[in-house]
Amino acid sequence: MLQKAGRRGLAEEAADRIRDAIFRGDFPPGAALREVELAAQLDVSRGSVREGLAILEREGLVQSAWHRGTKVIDLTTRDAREVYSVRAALEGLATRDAIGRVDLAALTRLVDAMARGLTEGVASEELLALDIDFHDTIYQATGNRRLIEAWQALRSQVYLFQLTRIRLGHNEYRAVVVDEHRELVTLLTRGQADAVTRFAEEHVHSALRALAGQLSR
Amino acid sequence: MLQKAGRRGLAEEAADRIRDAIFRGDFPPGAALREVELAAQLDVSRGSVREGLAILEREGLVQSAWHRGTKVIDLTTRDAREVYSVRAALEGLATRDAIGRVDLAALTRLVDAMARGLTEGVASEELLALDIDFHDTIYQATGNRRLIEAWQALRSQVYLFQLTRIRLGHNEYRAVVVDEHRELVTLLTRGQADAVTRFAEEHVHSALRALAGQLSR
DNA sequence: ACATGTCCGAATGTTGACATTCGGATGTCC
DNA sequence: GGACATCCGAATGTCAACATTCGGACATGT
Repeated sequence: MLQKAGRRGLAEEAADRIRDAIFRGDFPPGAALREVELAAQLDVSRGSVREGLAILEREGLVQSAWHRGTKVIDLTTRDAREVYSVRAALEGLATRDAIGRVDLAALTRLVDAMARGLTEGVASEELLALDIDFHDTIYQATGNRRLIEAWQALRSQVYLFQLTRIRLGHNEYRAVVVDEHRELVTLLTRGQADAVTRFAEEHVHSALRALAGQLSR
Repeated sequence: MLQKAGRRGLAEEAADRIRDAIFRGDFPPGAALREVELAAQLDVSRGSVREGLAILEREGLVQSAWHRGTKVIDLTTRDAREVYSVRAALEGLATRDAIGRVDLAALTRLVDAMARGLTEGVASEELLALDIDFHDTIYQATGNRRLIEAWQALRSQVYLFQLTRIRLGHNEYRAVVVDEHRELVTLLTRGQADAVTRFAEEHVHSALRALAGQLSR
């Protein structure tokens, strides 16, 4: 079973580059993303950049206003609460629907990779990538396109929040990643819908609590 | 307290026109939306139409593929299940968060208007508009921008599904609209979080069940 | 009949030039 | 000094021409 290749246009390419630049810290939260500037750097026309920025806006990574340009989103605690409360609702639905469909072996592999990385002392950024992969796998398993799209509209924001959480130096993320995801796999294996749903929601809420104290405002 | 005026560009204008045309039935599900054709009819450039279609894609009303154009979405039962299961999760969250914040008087006015319309025999389309207004009010009351955006990504699709449900002639929609929304207001007034959440979810699921039997495939 | 190869028209993707809008700097009046 | 009007540069919004891609029609060979 092959994954569809799907050729991409310049707009998606541009979106990828700009997204990476934001994650890399080149454009900190609140920074302006000027179309001409980006077009020159990426060597594409402004139109393509414009469409790329529209894609990032769908992901909630940037916001734009009429004749006022596009900026990287801010990271207030209010934004965090918004993102994580919606995410909790989605995560509960996704995890429940994934029962019996998700590839448990793949999830186990990801958790094992986390555990290995943890003892070997890899950067938290890499653990975070595995973390996101883990949840992607669950969403994909549901086969619900709308659910996946709703998750994608939050995904980049979650990533950005967790990145700052990591970069602010709090290492307590490393303490819980493995255990919580391992527990999720166990519950998914047992297949008790209510317990899985509740734990998935709690998993998200606890991440918010850990984050909330560290943000401005 | 005034609503911000917010000048709009041609893209949003175009999106509005096209959306209306779809709801009006000018472009039935599956129909192709050709950029040149629309640009000529709306008397704007293709670029603006393109952006307008991108907005509609965010709302899930249309789908586009690379070099293959944009089409109105299909209405399979699978799509209905997807939309309504995500909606149920959002609706549960929104209704719970709206407790104590939502303008109960406004909701009551809307339900009364439905009841009046029902006895006076207005078209189901108008009841549907009030129905959507009702839920918009709840989402707005939460003040959660991400939640509102997630709802907007489903809103037009819900509208389209309900429209076809109405147009296929089943009048059982009229039988339950008023009662279910009246009950929602009652529960919101009491403010019991769990009961409200459960009922809001059930409200959505029952709409799906009523719809499911009437769609192709 | 079936599969494969090749054209060609139609539609979308991309681009650079032109028009419009914003918001701060400056100037003016009271 | 503060409120208001007026400019101006920088950035975005809009447009129409050019480039690329798709997928069906037709042809060809098996």
